This record gives sequence, C-alpha cells and structure tokens, in this order.
Amino acid sequence: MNLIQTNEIINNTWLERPSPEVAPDLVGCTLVRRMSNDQIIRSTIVETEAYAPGDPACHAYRSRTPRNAVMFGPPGMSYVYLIYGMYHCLNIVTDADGVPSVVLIRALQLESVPDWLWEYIPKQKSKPKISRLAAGPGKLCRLLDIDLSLNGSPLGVGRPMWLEHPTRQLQEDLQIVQKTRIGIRKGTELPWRWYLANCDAVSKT
DNA sequence: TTGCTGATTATG
DNA sequence: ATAATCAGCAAT
Repeated sequence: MNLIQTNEIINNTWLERPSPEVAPDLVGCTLVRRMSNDQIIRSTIVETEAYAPGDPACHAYRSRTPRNAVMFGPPGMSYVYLIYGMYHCLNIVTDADGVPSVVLIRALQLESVPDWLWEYIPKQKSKPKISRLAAGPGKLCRLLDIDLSLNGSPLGVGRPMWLEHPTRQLQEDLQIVQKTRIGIRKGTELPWRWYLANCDAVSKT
C-alpha cells in the first residue's frame, strides 16, 4: 500500500482544536521535512499522543516555564524538547493561542530512504529495516535531524517542516487504534494514543 | 547549589 | 534489566 500521495497542506485553523481531537486526525497525514541540504523527506505519521491542559503528564501541567513556553503559543508551531539527555521529541502545537495543547509524533513510516540519509543513522549491531528507522519519538527526530533549533518554529511550506492531509479516500480507509499513552508515569489512564493498525513502525507495548 | 527525574533507546 | 546522559525543576 502506498501511503504517500498528493496532498493538501494542513493549515493552522485545522490545528486549532484540542489535541485529543487533532491527534487521531494526524495519523495518516504526511510530515514533510526539508533537511539542511534542501532535500525533502516525506513520511507518514503512524502513531501520535495528545497532551492537554489538566493532564498531569503534560509538560505545562504545573505552570508556564521557559521549556514549555511554545506549548502556550498559537497552533502550527513545533514544540521540540530534549528527553533523557540524549533524544529529542517532536510535538505539533494545537488548540487556541494561550492553551497548552500538543500532539507528540511517536512514529513515522518512510516510503524510501535516500543513500545520503543513512549518515543520520548510527552504526548498530544489525542494520534496521526501513520500517523501523523512525519507530519511536527519539528515533524519528534523530533520523530527520530535528533538535532544539526547531523548537518554536512555525510549520509551513518552504519552512523546515510542514504537514499535509492524505486524500479523503485514504483517510477513510485507515484503521486507527486508540489506546492509553506509553512511557509516562502520570495520566496513564487517559486513552490519548492513536496508531495505525498493522503498522511495523508503531511501538510494540 | 544539589539531587533527582524523565513523553527514550540499544544492548545483555 | 540497565547504561547512556543532561536540562529542568524542586528542595536545600
């Protein structure tokens, strides 16, 4: 199945909804990344999680701080943070300006991997399958060279990243599963994780 | 200023 | 099951 198609650009109005509404809608959408060499990498979002106000797992649960500031900004920005001192996580800011609400991008499916991109993939014991290269929030940021320099960067055509809708037909054919979020200590009961069924890139747990 | 924690990953 | 590795945050 070819998940990557000609698409319509996602605008900020579409993102101006609570993250638990946007997160399932982003599954099946395309993340487009313009790398520093101006090459374009397109991939399909196959796993997302929502973080929202009143959610104890949300970085903005306690208060606004320098780290979480962009979560409070307008929709359509990227919120990137460093986790465990060595990986980055990519979020899409959603909901109205002032409401800290984001969608974490947990896994991507790439259609193909150009040779030069393998330089972004660290040497490992065994060569991973293409379907596992962006399987996990830290891995996808490493692969697409996403770091703190992209925190607060607006999404858009011509910018480092933007989002596109799939065709209507494809969107309707998607089998999306809803479950609880993973890797967190608090807010574990909220069913705010969505992923594509039968997708190799999705986290196993 | 110290100490602990974490929306992770690769390896044993 | 655990090391790697560090910014943020709460407590001192």
